[in-house]
Amino acid sequence: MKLSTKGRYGLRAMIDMARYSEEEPVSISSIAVRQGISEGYLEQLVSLLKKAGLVKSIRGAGGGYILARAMDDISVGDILRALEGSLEPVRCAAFYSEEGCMASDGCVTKYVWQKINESINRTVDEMKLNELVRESRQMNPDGDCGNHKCNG
Amino acid sequence: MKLSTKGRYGLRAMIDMARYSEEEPVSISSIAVRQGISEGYLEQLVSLLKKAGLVKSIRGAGGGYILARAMDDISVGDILRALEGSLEPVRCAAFYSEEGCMASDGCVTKYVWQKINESINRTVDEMKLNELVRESRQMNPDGDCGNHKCNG
DNA sequence: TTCAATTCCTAGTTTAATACTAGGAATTTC
DNA sequence: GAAATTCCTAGTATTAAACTAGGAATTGAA
Repeated sequence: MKLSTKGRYGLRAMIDMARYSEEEPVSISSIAVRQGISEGYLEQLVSLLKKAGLVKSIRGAGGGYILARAMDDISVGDILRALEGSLEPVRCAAFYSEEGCMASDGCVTKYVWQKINESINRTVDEMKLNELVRESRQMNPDGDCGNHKCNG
Repeated sequence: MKLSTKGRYGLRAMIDMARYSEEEPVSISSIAVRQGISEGYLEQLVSLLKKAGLVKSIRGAGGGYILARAMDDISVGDILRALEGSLEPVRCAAFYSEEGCMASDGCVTKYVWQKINESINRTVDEMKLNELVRESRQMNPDGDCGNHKCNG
């Protein structure tokens, strides 16, 4: 039940971007330095955020990324799902009919996965990016994680 | 954020055991057949359940496993945590001080992981094994999953 | 008392997913 | 036109998951 580095790094990148993109676009390399994340890898993560419509890119010198929507209109759930694909603990939670579980009425556990899925989504959807940015500014005026071995 | 087969198979095994161990101990091989799970692998999973004190074993011919406690005293959370170790999405959620995240006051995201963790645990702890067994008996009098490619 | 059925334990192997790295094309500013 | 950027894809390395294998210990029954 672990979140991959996609979700972990990606959320940090998003907070970073939210903090620094108000005046000018934020480049991948600057996020990578502040957050201690590999530049090439981060690029791929940010591209997922872009595909999901959470950030916009500006190409060329002086370019970078900015948020596509207001911070209070982007939830942690939006971000994590963009990065991780889906947060459901087991695939059949959502009754995908093309999967093996057509005989799903025989599968009691699907109710368990469904409830877990719902509770995770409820939790992450009610946390908005602006709250995290506010916390981040309070706790850490420098903007970086302070410790690059950090899992957050 | 996927649950591994440990959690998936293990929960099914536990439901199976609860259904069939009232009169006599249930052997690994019989669970393996009913649930379509590899016997050797299942053995390892059940050993985790035993270590966690959820089941008791009876060795020798005619032996097998029985529940260590009443069904309504065993939660899905007990079972999943026994199998998966912990359900927290990121390790630093619980503030492990030996981890890298000593500078955790710099890590905003830890609050996110903490909230997710709490919501998962709340959800799985309020589901008890007896409820699943009841469902299972209703839905599927045969006891097997009906479809062994099922993810549940 | 021996055999078969079981749990118990550990180490090895295979497979798949994750987490990158590499490199070049396209775009834009100065 | 050079530098700074995003964009895109393919390859690789590392790690974790999911088993497989095999033998020792225990017990019940023939």
